[in-house]
Amino acid sequence: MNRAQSEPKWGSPRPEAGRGSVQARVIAEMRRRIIKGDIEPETPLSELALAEEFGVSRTPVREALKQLQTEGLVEIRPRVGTFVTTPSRREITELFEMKELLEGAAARLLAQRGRVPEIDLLERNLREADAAVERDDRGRYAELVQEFHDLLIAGADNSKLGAHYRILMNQLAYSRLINTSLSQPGRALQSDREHHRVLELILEKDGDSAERVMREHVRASRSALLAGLPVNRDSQARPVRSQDG
Amino acid sequence: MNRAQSEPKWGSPRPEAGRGSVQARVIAEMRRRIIKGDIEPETPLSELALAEEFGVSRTPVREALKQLQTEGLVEIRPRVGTFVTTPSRREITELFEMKELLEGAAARLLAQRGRVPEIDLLERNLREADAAVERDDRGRYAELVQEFHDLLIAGADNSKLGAHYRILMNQLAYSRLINTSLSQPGRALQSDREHHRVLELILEKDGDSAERVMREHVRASRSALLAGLPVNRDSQARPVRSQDG
DNA sequence: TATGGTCCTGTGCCATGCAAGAGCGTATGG
DNA sequence: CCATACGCTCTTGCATGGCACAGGACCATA
Repeated sequence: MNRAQSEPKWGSPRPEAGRGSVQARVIAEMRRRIIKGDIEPETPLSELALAEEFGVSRTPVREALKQLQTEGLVEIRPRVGTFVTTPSRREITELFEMKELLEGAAARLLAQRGRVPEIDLLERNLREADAAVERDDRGRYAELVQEFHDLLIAGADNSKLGAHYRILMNQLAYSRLINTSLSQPGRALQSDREHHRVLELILEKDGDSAERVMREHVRASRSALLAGLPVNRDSQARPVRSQDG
Repeated sequence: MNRAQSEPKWGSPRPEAGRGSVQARVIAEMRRRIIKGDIEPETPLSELALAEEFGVSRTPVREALKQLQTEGLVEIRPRVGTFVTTPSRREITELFEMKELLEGAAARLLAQRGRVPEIDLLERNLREADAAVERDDRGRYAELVQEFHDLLIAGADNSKLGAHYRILMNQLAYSRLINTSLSQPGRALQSDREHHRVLELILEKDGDSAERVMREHVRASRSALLAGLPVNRDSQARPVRSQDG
């Protein structure tokens, strides 16, 4: 395993992710896998194995895992190993509390901003979403829901809010959960209506109501999700690593 | 610079921070320095220099800086150097928006929880704060203000909220700013009164009002701060590094 | 059989060496 | 005098190797 340059090694098709530093690629790829759920939560994640797989040395892999730890996606148990974290029941509750908080605030902020480009995109999103619901295209609707929420956050025009929101959603692996939520009968239609109501209030510049309705929407979404979760798979409550200050 | 073990090297008094891994010590110490403001914002942090100062190799220093980057405290410019970040005017606004959001939510959540131990601590905190204001002890009052807000967050009983809040306050270097805010004439007394009002509403379990008043308090604090800031030291607007997803 | 100690293997942690990019001073040509 | 290009130095990025510790398997013993 020498110079990655002189030994390309992945002759296999690797269309994307060629740019940037080595560890940036590793971080992005690992994050993608974890969020997508490709990695079993209990069998992890050896620096050496990952290094060999990516054709790099252990150093960038190690730094990548360290960053993913601070993002809350993996847990590094010293001298033992690195494992993907699965949020406990309680953490899921906490994460949804935060989701409700941030998305509600985003709705309020967007309402205060007046007509910005994100508004147009949201309107277009809802038109497409209506069509998807109409033809019962659940997969497409899930994508549009994600886009709706992302547009809302982007429209808040607060980069800090956006950054924290992204970390939150990654920890929740929300892109997986949303399908569970939408599998509840009638949930898609109701969700679509709630989205419409929120956007209406935003257009009316009624920030207070927009926030309130948005928060109710998040709670409804959470209920639908929990109702659809398979069992009470209660993850172990890891000790919270104090981060000092 | 060999085995740290075989070459103790720090015969000099190093009373604290002996436990934990090397990089944990480096992270904690660097974070402390940055927040305390010991480091000039433009002087580069050289891995090598820090490694020598701490008596360790570059590797743990490097990983520590990487973590501090994800916390938003430093910026690593590839192949150039590492620098402590100073939030731009806009970022300060955004951070205060988030602070208002999180502390308001914490007040609401705490109000909903009923009588928990943090309530007692808050009451004791306010008694001490009254005394500090009475004798015009601004230094002690600043500490108590910080404790008040920390207790509020802790009382919300949401570890995710606490974690995000901590990152936020570190980015703001709030422990420095608070002194500026309190240097405004009459601000300490007013701040103390606002704290009392918030706790009253919490005791009445009036979550809505507690959140509202708390948010107003944060805004007032922000105004007092901005009024006391020296000049319009507008930091360079760094390009936001996209974190992908 | 149950139990205690010991060794072995795997892991992350740290030190170090090499190479490439960025920035800057300087020399050189106009 | 000015502009440009060269090269030097300093920086981080990555690779590699040694080390210490955790955890479990194994064996000896009661």
